[in-house]
Amino acid sequence: MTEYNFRQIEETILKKWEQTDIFKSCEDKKRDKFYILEMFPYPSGRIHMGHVRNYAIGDVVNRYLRMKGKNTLHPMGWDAFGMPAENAAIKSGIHPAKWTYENIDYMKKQLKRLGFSYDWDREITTCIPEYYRWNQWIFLKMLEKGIAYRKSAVVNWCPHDMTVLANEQVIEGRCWRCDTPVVQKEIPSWFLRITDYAEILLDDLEELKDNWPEAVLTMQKNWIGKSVGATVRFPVENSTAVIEVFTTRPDTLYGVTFMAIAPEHSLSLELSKGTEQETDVEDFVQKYLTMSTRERNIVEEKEGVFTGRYAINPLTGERIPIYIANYVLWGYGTGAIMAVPAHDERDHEFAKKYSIPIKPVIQPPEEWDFGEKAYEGEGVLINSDGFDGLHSAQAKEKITQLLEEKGIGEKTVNFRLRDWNISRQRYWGTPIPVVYCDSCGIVPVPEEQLPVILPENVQFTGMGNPLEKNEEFVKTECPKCRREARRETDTMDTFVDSSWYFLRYCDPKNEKEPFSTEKTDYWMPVDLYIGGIEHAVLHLLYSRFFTKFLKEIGLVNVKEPFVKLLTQGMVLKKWVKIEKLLEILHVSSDDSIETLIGKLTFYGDITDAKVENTTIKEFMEKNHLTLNDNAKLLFDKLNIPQNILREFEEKYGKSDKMSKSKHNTVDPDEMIKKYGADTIRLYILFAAPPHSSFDWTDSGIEGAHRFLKRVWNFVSEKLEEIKGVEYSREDFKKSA
RNA sequence: GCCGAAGUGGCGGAAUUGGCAGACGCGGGGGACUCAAAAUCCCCUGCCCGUAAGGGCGUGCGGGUUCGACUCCCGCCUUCGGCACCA
Repeated sequence: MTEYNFRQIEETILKKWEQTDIFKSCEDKKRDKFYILEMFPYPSGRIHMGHVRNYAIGDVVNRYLRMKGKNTLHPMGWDAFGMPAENAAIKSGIHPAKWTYENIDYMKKQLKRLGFSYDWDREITTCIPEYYRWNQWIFLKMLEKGIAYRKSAVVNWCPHDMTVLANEQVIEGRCWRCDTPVVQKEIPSWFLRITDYAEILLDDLEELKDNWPEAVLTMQKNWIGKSVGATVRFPVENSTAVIEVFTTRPDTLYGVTFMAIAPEHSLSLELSKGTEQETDVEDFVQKYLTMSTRERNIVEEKEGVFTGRYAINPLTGERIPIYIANYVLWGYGTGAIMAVPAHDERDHEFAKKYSIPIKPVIQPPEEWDFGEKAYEGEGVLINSDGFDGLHSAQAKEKITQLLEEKGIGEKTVNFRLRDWNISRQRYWGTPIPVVYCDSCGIVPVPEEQLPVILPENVQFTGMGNPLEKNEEFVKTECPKCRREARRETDTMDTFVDSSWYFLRYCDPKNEKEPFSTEKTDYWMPVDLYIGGIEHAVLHLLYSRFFTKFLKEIGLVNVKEPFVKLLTQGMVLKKWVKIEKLLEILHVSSDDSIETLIGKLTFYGDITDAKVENTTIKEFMEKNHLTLNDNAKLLFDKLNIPQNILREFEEKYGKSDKMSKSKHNTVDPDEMIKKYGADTIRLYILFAAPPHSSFDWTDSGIEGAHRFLKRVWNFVSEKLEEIKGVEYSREDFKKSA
């Protein structure tokens, strides 16, 4: 019997796999293909347990199908552009490229050591010109087809750092880096017209129904947010102005008792000019325009101001007061609403606050107090002239028809989905391949001049976009008139990179086109796509959009990229706050360290512990610890063995996603050293079904390790007996 | 508020189609080996009553369908996740 020496076993077999190129795959028309893909990682530094789980799941499926004779494609790559690399450059002066490539090297070694069955010959790195040139190529195709366009857009802007901030980088209305109050600024940006595809992106979800998780389908549906209704135009009294609104309830048009427009609406200041309300309106609008998006989200109370002006209900001729209200969104519909307090809870709340009449036009099925709340359901119409007695469904149609006949409105479908702003005022991304020329305007870089290479020699000051200050890059020649021109310095959102990488894997070394259609015809669609639920909307929606566009221009022949989607659960780990630990031990932070250590002697050998003559509180202050920190940190400082904490964690701990800030991570490298890759993979696959999350426990991984040892011992014991015994696949099937 | 997912032993979780509930692992108990310990191996381990044979109860709660329900239907409760003034 030999000992289970996982290190030797694993290293020997890894070498063998490497030498024999065992996981290499190529097209073979005679065999059934299966494309299995896991979402590629951002090279953040090291592999974490979430990655290990994601890839272990994909790996086991790939191996199983290969053994069954399928011709599988199982590639891996790097989502290598992005902000962390640039932030590292600003903070510690390391070039983003160096930082990124070093991380890739390290993480690739980790993945190989874990023994995942990838065809590394197909490796993709999105930050190399050989990849991103095709981002630029696709962008040019989109520009040609009118799918890419440039317009002014409102963004979060830090006036100190002179840069655009993502919503996540705005902390309580201030810049995350320099604490300067963030302002809304309008700057020209590049957009992709994903809204052109809203309807088809929604409709084709139907096709994915059986193979995608319900949760993801719903999130996409909500994100696209289709609603069917009508546009209605309300003329403003004594004016040529018209307020256009969108409503899903044209059946309540007779119940409109006021109108409300968003503070950003072009009419908001204009309407009140010359009325007594002028200054009130100015103050109100000013207040809301200077508020950050975040601050505005915090305001819960409905608030508004009367403009002093009236609109005319185009069906009834009634005079309707016009308000400016904080609950009307500028980004949805027309930024103006017809308000029906009797049948909309929000309008009801506002009407009550400002004593606006409430006029019921739908008969509720039961006794109803309209002073108390709105009836939002459908029903039979009342107080609606010729439409009385009709049910909402019919009334919607009839009233919309009347609006169309009179030319004061029409049936409208509205989507929540916005066009995709891909402009980033950042260095570490794909340069947008256009040139600005004083005489020719916006000029696309000709295809044969691609790629527009991201220059290496730039300064990272954290102020503005480093590309803008690189004269060599900016100054160029207009492709049309040959006169001096300036290059676009915006780079692309990194979601562009990941919107088509699964196609590039089919043909990763192609130098003439993004990929050959012949190859994607063989491999696409991806049969099984595995990744985290956090990509439920953006990445998966963008990939679907890109696939549809590329199909339209004849590059691929599938309309959906991913047949089956598996969203794997998270790897959690229980942890105990210092506060909780003290509570369990019945120790107060005013007690001495000695008392704490005394209590802990019941839980194991702590003879090496560091005893200090202070209170727990003082000790914690000295070591910059708070009651909310992980008790693990306190144990480290006191030199108490970690395994003593285990009992507290497993019994009293709170499960949370592994994260550095909570110090509840488990490092895959350490686990490999201690137990080997097979143990980790077995444990992860065994602990829970792939879609549900699970708590990582030390005892669990030890159990998995013992199991492997037992298997090894059993086989090595019987090895002598089975030596020389011949068997065939058929025998094996029979005995099974 | 709306949408989605899930509730099974002391714990993580099995039971893919309505057919032996609790696989496997952790923990616990007992034993073997050992001077002893660790490691390893074997047996037991849902709860209650009973010395035992045996019996009763059990998949969040309350109903229903069925020869048969963790699984299907109706109504509730709880937890977690997503979206959130979308007119």
